[in-house]
Amino acid sequence: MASPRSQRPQSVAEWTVGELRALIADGEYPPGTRLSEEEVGKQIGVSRNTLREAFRLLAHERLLVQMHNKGVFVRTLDEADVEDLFRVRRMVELAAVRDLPADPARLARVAAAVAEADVAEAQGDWRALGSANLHFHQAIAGLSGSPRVDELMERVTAELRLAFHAMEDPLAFHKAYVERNRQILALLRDAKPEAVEAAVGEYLATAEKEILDAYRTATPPAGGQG
Amino acid sequence: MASPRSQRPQSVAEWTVGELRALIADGEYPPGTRLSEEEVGKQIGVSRNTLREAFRLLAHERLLVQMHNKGVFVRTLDEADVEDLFRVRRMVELAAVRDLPADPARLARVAAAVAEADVAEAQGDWRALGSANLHFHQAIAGLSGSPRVDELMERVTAELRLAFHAMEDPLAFHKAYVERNRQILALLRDAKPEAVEAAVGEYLATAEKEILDAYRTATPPAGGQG
DNA sequence: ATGTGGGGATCGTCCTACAATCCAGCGTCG
DNA sequence: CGACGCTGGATTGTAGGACGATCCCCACAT
Repeated sequence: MASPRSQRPQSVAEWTVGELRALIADGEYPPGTRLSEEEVGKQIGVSRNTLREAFRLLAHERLLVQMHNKGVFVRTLDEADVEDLFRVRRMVELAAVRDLPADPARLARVAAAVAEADVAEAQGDWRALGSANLHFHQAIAGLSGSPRVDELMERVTAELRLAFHAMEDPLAFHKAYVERNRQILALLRDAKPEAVEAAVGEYLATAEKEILDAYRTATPPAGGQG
Repeated sequence: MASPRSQRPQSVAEWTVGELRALIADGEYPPGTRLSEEEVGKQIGVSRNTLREAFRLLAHERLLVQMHNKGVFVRTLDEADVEDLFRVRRMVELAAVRDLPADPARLARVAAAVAEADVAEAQGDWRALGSANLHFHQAIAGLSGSPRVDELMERVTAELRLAFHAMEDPLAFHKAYVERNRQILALLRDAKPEAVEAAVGEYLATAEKEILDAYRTATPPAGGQG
Protein backbone atom coordinates (compact mmCIF):
# COMPACT_ATOMS: atom_id res chain seq x y z
CA MET A 1 0.00 0.00 0.00
CA ALA A 2 2.46 2.59 1.17
CA SER A 3 4.88 4.02 -1.31
CA PRO A 4 8.34 2.51 -1.52
CA ARG A 5 10.01 5.67 -0.34
CA SER A 6 11.06 3.96 2.86
CA GLN A 7 14.44 2.54 3.78
CA ARG A 8 14.74 -0.53 5.97
CA PRO A 9 12.39 0.11 8.83
CA GLN A 10 13.61 -1.49 12.00
CA SER A 11 10.15 -1.10 13.42
CA VAL A 12 6.79 -0.19 12.00
CA ALA A 13 6.63 2.86 14.23
CA GLU A 14 9.95 4.13 12.96
CA TRP A 15 8.93 3.50 9.41
CA THR A 16 5.71 5.37 10.01
CA VAL A 17 7.61 8.38 11.28
CA GLY A 18 9.72 8.48 8.14
CA GLU A 19 6.70 8.01 5.97
CA LEU A 20 4.81 10.86 7.56
CA ARG A 21 7.86 13.07 7.47
CA ALA A 22 8.15 12.48 3.76
CA LEU A 23 4.46 13.06 3.15
CA ILE A 24 4.67 16.37 4.96
CA ALA A 25 7.87 17.43 3.23
CA ASP A 26 6.40 16.63 -0.16
CA GLY A 27 3.38 18.75 0.55
CA GLU A 28 1.06 15.76 0.44
CA TYR A 29 -0.12 16.99 3.79
CA PRO A 30 0.25 20.78 3.56
CA PRO A 31 0.50 22.97 6.65
CA GLY A 32 -2.79 23.24 8.46
CA THR A 33 -4.06 19.85 7.39
CA ARG A 34 -5.77 17.86 10.06
CA LEU A 35 -4.53 14.31 10.31
CA SER A 36 -7.28 12.02 11.45
CA GLU A 37 -5.95 9.04 13.32
CA GLU A 38 -8.37 6.64 11.77
CA GLU A 39 -7.98 7.99 8.27
CA VAL A 40 -4.21 8.23 8.17
CA GLY A 41 -3.89 4.93 9.94
CA LYS A 42 -5.96 3.24 7.30
CA GLN A 43 -4.17 5.08 4.52
CA ILE A 44 -0.63 4.05 5.39
CA GLY A 45 -1.67 0.79 6.98
CA VAL A 46 -0.69 0.96 10.63
CA SER A 47 -2.67 0.64 13.80
CA ARG A 48 -3.84 3.61 15.80
CA ASN A 49 -1.38 2.85 18.56
CA THR A 50 1.61 2.84 16.31
CA LEU A 51 0.38 5.94 14.56
CA ARG A 52 0.05 7.77 17.83
CA GLU A 53 3.65 6.98 18.67
CA ALA A 54 4.65 8.52 15.37
CA PHE A 55 2.41 11.55 15.90
CA ARG A 56 3.86 12.21 19.30
CA LEU A 57 7.38 12.10 17.89
CA LEU A 58 6.65 14.40 15.00
CA ALA A 59 4.88 16.82 17.28
CA HIS A 60 8.04 16.87 19.33
CA GLU A 61 9.93 17.71 16.16
CA ARG A 62 7.53 20.56 15.58
CA LEU A 63 6.25 19.17 12.31
CA LEU A 64 2.86 18.52 13.86
CA VAL A 65 0.91 20.19 16.60
CA GLN A 66 -1.35 18.26 18.88
CA MET A 67 -4.44 20.00 20.12
CA HIS A 68 -6.04 18.25 23.00
CA ASN A 69 -9.17 16.41 21.96
CA LYS A 70 -9.07 18.07 18.58
CA GLY A 71 -6.44 16.08 16.78
CA VAL A 72 -3.08 16.67 15.20
CA PHE A 73 -2.39 19.20 12.45
CA VAL A 74 0.51 19.83 10.14
CA ARG A 75 2.34 22.76 11.60
CA THR A 76 1.98 26.23 10.14
CA LEU A 77 5.00 28.43 10.69
CA ASP A 78 4.54 32.05 11.61
CA GLU A 79 7.05 34.84 11.18
CA ALA A 80 8.54 34.33 14.60
CA ASP A 81 9.21 30.71 13.72
CA VAL A 82 11.00 31.66 10.54
CA GLU A 83 13.09 34.21 12.37
CA ASP A 84 14.00 31.72 15.03
CA LEU A 85 14.90 29.08 12.51
CA PHE A 86 17.29 31.45 10.80
CA ARG A 87 18.71 32.48 14.14
CA VAL A 88 19.56 28.85 14.73
CA ARG A 89 20.92 28.44 11.24
CA ARG A 90 23.21 31.41 11.71
CA MET A 91 24.49 29.96 14.92
CA VAL A 92 25.04 26.50 13.51
CA GLU A 93 26.28 27.20 10.02
CA LEU A 94 28.53 30.09 10.90
CA ALA A 95 30.07 28.13 13.73
CA ALA A 96 30.68 25.24 11.36
CA VAL A 97 32.53 27.30 8.76
CA ARG A 98 34.39 29.35 11.34
CA ASP A 99 36.30 26.38 12.70
CA LEU A 100 36.97 24.77 9.39
CA PRO A 101 38.47 21.32 9.53
CA ALA A 102 41.72 20.89 7.67
CA ASP A 103 40.33 17.76 6.09
CA PRO A 104 39.09 18.61 2.60
CA ALA A 105 37.44 15.22 2.26
CA ARG A 106 34.60 16.54 4.36
CA LEU A 107 33.65 18.80 1.50
CA ALA A 108 32.47 15.81 -0.49
CA ARG A 109 28.97 16.05 0.93
CA VAL A 110 28.86 19.74 0.14
CA ALA A 111 29.93 19.14 -3.42
CA ALA A 112 27.38 16.35 -3.77
CA ALA A 113 24.62 18.73 -2.76
CA VAL A 114 25.69 21.21 -5.41
CA ALA A 115 25.58 18.49 -8.03
CA GLU A 116 22.16 17.44 -6.76
CA ALA A 117 20.93 20.99 -7.22
CA ASP A 118 22.22 21.09 -10.79
CA VAL A 119 20.22 18.02 -11.71
CA ALA A 120 17.08 19.31 -10.04
CA GLU A 121 17.39 22.68 -11.70
CA ALA A 122 17.81 21.07 -15.09
CA GLN A 123 14.63 19.14 -14.51
CA GLY A 124 12.74 22.14 -13.22
CA ASP A 125 11.68 20.21 -10.15
CA TRP A 126 11.35 22.86 -7.47
CA ARG A 127 10.79 20.42 -4.69
CA ALA A 128 13.96 18.51 -5.49
CA LEU A 129 15.78 21.78 -5.91
CA GLY A 130 14.64 22.96 -2.53
CA SER A 131 15.77 19.69 -1.04
CA ALA A 132 19.14 19.99 -2.71
CA ASN A 133 19.64 23.46 -1.32
CA LEU A 134 18.74 22.27 2.14
CA HIS A 135 21.11 19.34 1.73
CA PHE A 136 23.81 21.81 0.87
CA HIS A 137 23.33 23.61 4.12
CA GLN A 138 23.06 20.41 6.08
CA ALA A 139 26.43 19.55 4.63
CA ILE A 140 27.75 22.92 5.72
CA ALA A 141 26.54 22.27 9.24
CA GLY A 142 27.98 18.79 8.98
CA LEU A 143 31.46 20.28 8.69
CA SER A 144 31.34 20.62 12.45
CA GLY A 145 31.50 16.85 12.67
CA SER A 146 28.92 16.68 15.43
CA PRO A 147 26.15 14.10 15.35
CA ARG A 148 23.96 16.30 17.49
CA VAL A 149 24.44 19.30 15.26
CA ASP A 150 23.58 17.11 12.30
CA GLU A 151 20.37 16.06 13.92
CA LEU A 152 19.53 19.59 14.92
CA MET A 153 20.08 20.79 11.39
CA GLU A 154 17.93 18.02 10.02
CA ARG A 155 15.09 19.14 12.20
CA VAL A 156 15.61 22.76 11.32
CA THR A 157 15.53 22.07 7.61
CA ALA A 158 12.46 19.89 7.99
CA GLU A 159 10.69 22.75 9.66
CA LEU A 160 11.90 25.23 7.14
CA ARG A 161 10.44 23.15 4.39
CA LEU A 162 7.04 23.97 5.84
CA ALA A 163 7.69 27.57 4.93
CA PHE A 164 8.44 26.77 1.33
CA HIS A 165 4.82 26.01 0.67
CA ALA A 166 4.07 29.64 1.37
CA MET A 167 6.29 30.84 -1.45
CA GLU A 168 4.57 32.10 -4.52
CA ASP A 169 7.08 30.93 -7.10
CA PRO A 170 9.17 28.28 -5.37
CA LEU A 171 11.20 27.41 -8.44
CA ALA A 172 12.42 30.96 -8.93
CA PHE A 173 13.03 31.26 -5.24
CA HIS A 174 15.24 28.23 -5.02
CA LYS A 175 17.01 28.81 -8.31
CA ALA A 176 18.53 32.02 -7.04
CA TYR A 177 20.61 30.19 -4.50
CA VAL A 178 22.23 27.56 -6.67
CA GLU A 179 24.93 29.90 -7.91
CA ARG A 180 25.45 31.29 -4.46
CA ASN A 181 26.02 27.84 -3.04
CA ARG A 182 28.46 27.04 -5.80
CA GLN A 183 30.49 30.08 -4.83
CA ILE A 184 30.50 29.08 -1.20
CA LEU A 185 31.81 25.67 -2.16
CA ALA A 186 34.60 27.33 -4.12
CA LEU A 187 35.53 29.49 -1.18
CA LEU A 188 35.53 26.42 1.04
CA ARG A 189 37.94 24.70 -1.32
CA ASP A 190 40.19 27.72 -1.22
CA ALA A 191 40.12 27.48 2.56
CA LYS A 192 39.20 31.08 3.15
CA PRO A 193 37.29 31.00 6.41
CA GLU A 194 36.46 34.68 6.64
CA ALA A 195 35.16 34.82 3.10
CA VAL A 196 33.10 31.69 3.65
CA GLU A 197 31.62 33.03 6.84
CA ALA A 198 30.71 36.28 5.12
CA ALA A 199 29.16 34.50 2.18
CA VAL A 200 27.11 32.17 4.33
CA GLY A 201 25.99 35.02 6.51
CA GLU A 202 24.91 37.00 3.51
CA TYR A 203 23.11 34.00 2.09
CA LEU A 204 21.17 33.51 5.28
CA ALA A 205 20.21 37.15 5.55
CA THR A 206 18.90 37.18 2.00
CA ALA A 207 16.96 33.96 2.30
CA GLU A 208 15.41 35.01 5.57
CA LYS A 209 14.32 38.32 4.18
CA GLU A 210 12.86 36.74 1.10
CA ILE A 211 10.83 34.19 3.03
CA LEU A 212 9.60 36.76 5.51
CA ASP A 213 8.57 39.05 2.69
CA ALA A 214 6.57 36.24 1.18
CA TYR A 215 4.91 35.69 4.52
CA ARG A 216 3.98 39.30 4.91
CA THR A 217 2.67 39.56 1.38
CA ALA A 218 0.54 36.46 1.51
CA THR A 219 -2.80 36.89 3.16
CA PRO A 220 -2.37 35.60 6.68
CA PRO A 221 -4.61 32.52 6.73
CA ALA A 222 -5.76 33.57 10.17
CA GLY A 223 -6.23 30.01 11.32
CA GLY A 224 -4.29 30.27 14.54
CA GLN A 225 -3.08 26.89 15.61
CA GLY A 226 -0.59 27.58 18.34
CA MET B 1 0.44 6.76 43.40
CA ALA B 2 3.07 8.63 41.49
CA SER B 3 5.01 11.32 43.26
CA PRO B 4 3.73 14.89 43.13
CA ARG B 5 6.73 16.12 41.21
CA SER B 6 4.55 16.79 38.20
CA GLN B 7 3.22 20.09 37.00
CA ARG B 8 -0.09 20.36 35.21
CA PRO B 9 -0.14 17.46 32.83
CA GLN B 10 -2.22 18.20 29.82
CA SER B 11 -2.21 14.54 28.96
CA VAL B 12 -1.17 11.42 30.76
CA ALA B 13 1.42 10.69 28.12
CA GLU B 14 3.01 14.09 28.57
CA TRP B 15 2.96 13.72 32.31
CA THR B 16 4.61 10.33 31.96
CA VAL B 17 7.42 11.82 29.91
CA GLY B 18 8.11 14.39 32.58
CA GLU B 19 7.92 11.81 35.30
CA LEU B 20 10.40 9.52 33.60
CA ARG B 21 12.70 12.41 32.81
CA ALA B 22 12.76 13.37 36.46
CA LEU B 23 13.32 9.79 37.59
CA ILE B 24 16.28 9.50 35.27
CA ALA B 25 17.72 12.88 36.21
CA ASP B 26 17.47 12.05 39.90
CA GLY B 27 19.33 8.84 39.40
CA GLU B 28 16.34 6.75 40.37
CA TYR B 29 16.94 4.96 37.12
CA PRO B 30 20.71 5.14 36.68
CA PRO B 31 22.35 4.73 33.28
CA GLY B 32 22.22 1.19 32.05
CA THR B 33 19.01 0.31 33.87
CA ARG B 34 16.56 -1.70 31.88
CA LEU B 35 13.04 -0.33 32.00
CA SER B 36 10.50 -3.08 31.70
CA GLU B 37 7.30 -1.90 30.12
CA GLU B 38 5.12 -3.91 32.43
CA GLU B 39 7.05 -3.02 35.55
CA VAL B 40 7.40 0.70 34.97
CA GLY B 41 3.86 0.93 33.72
CA LYS B 42 2.58 -0.61 36.90
CA GLN B 43 4.91 1.50 39.01
CA ILE B 44 3.85 4.89 37.72
CA GLY B 45 0.35 3.82 36.87
CA VAL B 46 -0.07 4.17 33.13
CA SER B 47 -0.99 1.71 30.44
CA ARG B 48 1.56 0.10 28.23
CA ASN B 49 0.40 2.11 25.25
CA THR B 50 0.91 5.42 26.95
CA LEU B 51 4.22 4.29 28.35
CA ARG B 52 5.46 3.33 24.93
CA GLU B 53 4.65 6.80 23.62
CA ALA B 54 6.75 8.22 26.42
CA PHE B 55 9.57 5.75 25.81
CA ARG B 56 9.72 6.60 22.15
CA LEU B 57 9.95 10.29 22.93
CA LEU B 58 12.69 9.90 25.49
CA ALA B 59 14.63 7.64 23.19
CA HIS B 60 14.42 10.41 20.64
CA GLU B 61 15.85 12.74 23.26
CA ARG B 62 18.69 10.29 23.78
CA LEU B 63 17.84 9.67 27.39
CA LEU B 64 16.83 6.11 26.59
CA VAL B 65 17.93 3.63 23.99
CA GLN B 66 15.55 1.16 22.47
CA MET B 67 16.99 -2.19 21.52
CA HIS B 68 14.72 -4.15 19.29
CA ASN B 69 13.03 -6.98 21.13
CA LYS B 70 15.24 -6.39 24.13
CA GLY B 71 13.65 -3.40 25.77
CA VAL B 72 14.60 0.15 26.61
CA PHE B 73 17.56 1.14 28.75
CA VAL B 74 18.66 4.33 30.38
CA ARG B 75 21.36 5.72 28.16
CA THR B 76 25.01 5.38 29.10
CA LEU B 77 27.17 8.12 27.66
CA ASP B 78 30.56 7.30 26.25
CA GLU B 79 33.47 9.65 25.76
CA ALA B 80 32.42 10.55 22.27
CA ASP B 81 29.04 11.61 23.60
CA VAL B 82 30.58 13.84 26.22
CA GLU B 83 32.86 15.42 23.65
CA ASP B 84 29.97 16.04 21.32
CA LEU B 85 27.84 17.51 24.06
CA PHE B 86 30.57 19.98 24.89
CA ARG B 87 31.05 20.75 21.23
CA VAL B 88 27.40 21.75 21.10
CA ARG B 89 27.66 23.69 24.32
CA ARG B 90 30.59 25.65 22.97
CA MET B 91 28.64 26.48 19.87
CA VAL B 92 25.51 27.49 21.72
CA GLU B 93 26.85 29.24 24.77
CA LEU B 94 29.63 31.10 23.02
CA ALA B 95 27.25 32.29 20.34
CA ALA B 96 24.85 33.49 23.01
CA VAL B 97 27.39 35.59 24.86
CA ARG B 98 29.04 36.82 21.69
CA ASP B 99 25.97 38.69 20.52
CA LEU B 100 24.97 40.00 23.88
CA PRO B 101 21.61 41.70 24.04
CA ALA B 102 21.62 45.22 25.33
CA ASP B 103 18.77 44.34 27.61
CA PRO B 104 20.19 43.65 31.08
CA ALA B 105 16.86 42.33 32.30
CA ARG B 106 17.66 39.09 30.56
CA LEU B 107 20.35 38.49 33.11
CA ALA B 108 17.72 37.85 35.76
CA ARG B 109 17.57 34.16 34.97
CA VAL B 110 21.34 33.93 35.12
CA ALA B 111 21.41 35.62 38.49
CA ALA B 112 18.64 33.37 39.75
CA ALA B 113 20.69 30.33 38.86
CA VAL B 114 23.66 31.66 40.82
CA ALA B 115 21.43 32.16 43.83
CA GLU B 116 20.05 28.66 43.40
CA ALA B 117 23.57 27.29 43.46
CA ASP B 118 24.35 29.14 46.67
CA VAL B 119 21.42 27.53 48.42
CA ALA B 120 22.27 24.08 47.13
CA GLU B 121 25.90 24.43 48.12
CA ALA B 122 24.93 25.53 51.62
CA GLN B 123 22.81 22.42 51.94
CA GLY B 124 25.48 20.15 50.53
CA ASP B 125 22.98 18.73 48.05
CA TRP B 126 25.10 17.77 45.08
CA ARG B 127 22.18 16.92 42.87
CA ALA B 128 20.57 20.30 43.43
CA LEU B 129 23.94 21.93 42.96
CA GLY B 130 24.47 20.17 39.69
CA SER B 131 21.01 21.26 38.59
CA ALA B 132 21.73 24.83 39.56
CA ASN B 133 24.91 24.85 37.54
CA LEU B 134 23.10 23.46 34.55
CA HIS B 135 20.39 26.07 35.02
CA PHE B 136 23.06 28.70 34.97
CA HIS B 137 24.24 27.56 31.59
CA GLN B 138 20.73 27.17 30.29
CA ALA B 139 20.28 30.79 31.24
CA ILE B 140 23.45 31.68 29.37
CA ALA B 141 22.14 29.95 26.28
CA GLY B 142 18.82 31.65 26.88
CA LEU B 143 20.46 35.00 26.28
CA SER B 144 20.11 34.23 22.61
CA GLY B 145 16.37 34.62 23.01
CA SER B 146 15.63 31.64 20.82
CA PRO B 147 13.01 29.08 21.81
CA ARG B 148 14.72 26.42 19.75
CA VAL B 149 18.07 27.07 21.33
CA ASP B 150 16.42 26.87 24.72
CA GLU B 151 14.98 23.51 23.89
CA LEU B 152 18.26 22.27 22.47
CA MET B 153 20.08 23.34 25.60
CA GLU B 154 17.52 21.62 27.77
CA ARG B 155 18.11 18.40 25.96
CA VAL B 156 21.86 18.82 26.12
CA THR B 157 21.84 19.40 29.85
CA ALA B 158 19.50 16.46 30.40
CA GLU B 159 21.97 14.27 28.59
CA LEU B 160 24.90 15.71 30.43
CA ARG B 161 23.27 14.86 33.70
CA LEU B 162 23.69 11.23 32.74
CA ALA B 163 27.42 11.79 32.92
CA PHE B 164 27.29 13.19 36.42
CA HIS B 165 26.51 9.78 37.83
CA ALA B 166 29.93 8.68 36.67
CA MET B 167 31.72 11.26 38.80
CA GLU B 168 33.43 9.98 41.88
CA ASP B 169 32.82 12.98 44.13
CA PRO B 170 29.97 14.93 42.53
CA LEU B 171 29.74 17.50 45.28
CA ALA B 172 33.36 18.54 44.97
CA PHE B 173 33.04 18.49 41.21
CA HIS B 174 30.08 20.84 41.12
CA LYS B 175 31.31 23.10 43.91
CA ALA B 176 34.30 24.16 41.87
CA TYR B 177 32.12 25.90 39.34
CA VAL B 178 29.98 28.05 41.59
CA GLU B 179 32.59 30.74 41.93
CA ARG B 180 33.39 30.57 38.27
CA ASN B 181 29.77 31.12 37.36
CA ARG B 182 29.54 34.05 39.73
CA GLN B 183 32.45 35.67 37.93
CA ILE B 184 30.83 35.13 34.57
CA LEU B 185 27.69 36.83 35.84
CA ALA B 186 29.77 39.80 36.98
CA LEU B 187 31.41 40.06 33.58
CA LEU B 188 28.00 39.89 31.95
CA ARG B 189 26.81 42.75 34.10
CA ASP B 190 29.85 44.75 33.10
CA ALA B 191 28.96 44.09 29.49
CA LYS B 192 32.37 42.82 28.48
CA PRO B 193 31.64 40.41 25.66
CA GLU B 194 35.19 39.31 24.98
CA ALA B 195 35.90 38.64 28.63
CA VAL B 196 32.65 36.73 28.98
CA GLU B 197 33.36 34.64 25.94
CA ALA B 198 36.82 33.82 27.21
CA ALA B 199 35.52 32.91 30.65
CA VAL B 200 32.76 30.69 29.32
CA GLY B 201 35.17 29.03 26.91
CA GLU B 202 37.60 28.35 29.70
CA TYR B 203 34.84 27.01 31.88
CA LEU B 204 33.72 24.60 29.21
CA ALA B 205 37.23 23.37 28.53
CA THR B 206 37.81 22.68 32.19
CA ALA B 207 34.51 20.93 32.78
CA GLU B 208 34.91 18.78 29.71
CA LYS B 209 38.39 17.74 30.69
CA GLU B 210 37.32 16.91 34.19
CA ILE B 211 34.40 14.76 33.11
CA LEU B 212 36.45 12.97 30.50
CA ASP B 213 39.16 12.29 33.04
CA ALA B 214 36.58 10.77 35.32
CA TYR B 215 35.39 8.59 32.48
CA ARG B 216 38.86 7.39 31.65
CA THR B 217 39.70 6.69 35.26
CA ALA B 218 36.55 4.77 36.06
CA THR B 219 36.55 1.16 34.96
CA PRO B 220 34.68 1.09 31.69
CA PRO B 221 31.53 -0.86 32.55
CA ALA B 222 31.94 -2.67 29.26
CA GLY B 223 28.21 -3.09 28.79
CA GLY B 224 28.00 -1.78 25.28
CA GLN B 225 24.51 -0.56 24.55
CA GLY B 226 24.55 0.57 21.01
C1' DA C 1 33.61 -27.87 26.70
C1' DT C 2 30.72 -27.02 23.03
C1' DG C 3 26.57 -27.31 20.47
C1' DT C 4 21.51 -27.85 20.33
C1' DG C 5 16.82 -27.52 21.44
C1' DG C 6 13.07 -26.32 24.31
C1' DG C 7 10.40 -23.01 27.37
C1' DG C 8 9.47 -18.84 29.47
C1' DA C 9 9.48 -14.04 29.36
C1' DT C 10 9.17 -9.73 27.00
C1' DC C 11 8.61 -6.95 23.08
C1' DG C 12 6.06 -5.20 18.88
C1' DT C 13 1.79 -4.59 16.93
C1' DC C 14 -2.99 -4.78 16.41
C1' DC C 15 -7.67 -4.72 18.10
C1' DT C 16 -11.51 -3.53 20.98
C1' DA C 17 -13.66 -0.81 24.53
C1' DC C 18 -15.18 3.21 26.70
C1' DA C 19 -15.18 7.79 29.05
C1' DA C 20 -14.17 12.64 27.93
C1' DT C 21 -14.49 16.08 24.83
C1' DC C 22 -15.59 18.64 20.87
C1' DC C 23 -18.57 20.10 16.97
C1' DA C 24 -22.59 20.62 14.13
C1' DG C 25 -27.27 20.94 13.76
C1' DC C 26 -31.55 22.13 15.59
C1' DG C 27 -35.02 23.92 18.29
C1' DT C 28 -36.40 27.38 21.70
C1' DC C 29 -36.77 31.76 23.34
C1' DG C 30 -36.17 36.59 23.48
C1' DC D 1 -34.59 37.38 12.96
C1' DG D 2 -30.71 36.39 15.88
C1' DA D 3 -28.76 34.48 20.25
C1' DC D 4 -28.65 30.82 23.35
C1' DG D 5 -28.53 26.14 24.85
C1' DC D 6 -29.28 21.33 24.17
C1' DT D 7 -28.71 16.85 22.17
C1' DG D 8 -26.43 13.40 19.12
C1' DG D 9 -22.66 11.92 16.54
C1' DA D 10 -17.89 11.71 15.78
C1' DT D 11 -13.12 11.70 17.38
C1' DT D 12 -9.65 11.73 20.70
C1' DG D 13 -7.26 9.84 24.99
C1' DT D 14 -6.33 5.96 27.57
C1' DA D 15 -6.74 1.35 29.10
C1' DG D 16 -6.45 -3.44 28.44
C1' DG D 17 -6.24 -7.90 26.01
C1' DA D 18 -4.48 -10.94 22.31
C1' DC D 19 -0.92 -13.05 19.81
C1' DG D 20 3.12 -13.84 16.86
C1' DA D 21 8.16 -12.88 16.93
C1' DT D 22 12.25 -12.73 19.23
C1' DC D 23 15.48 -13.21 22.73
C1' DC D 24 17.61 -15.38 26.79
C1' DC D 25 18.48 -19.03 29.95
C1' DC D 26 19.16 -23.62 30.88
C1' DA D 27 18.92 -28.48 30.54
C1' DC D 28 20.54 -31.94 27.75
C1' DA D 29 23.23 -34.46 24.40
C1' DT D 30 27.43 -35.03 21.93
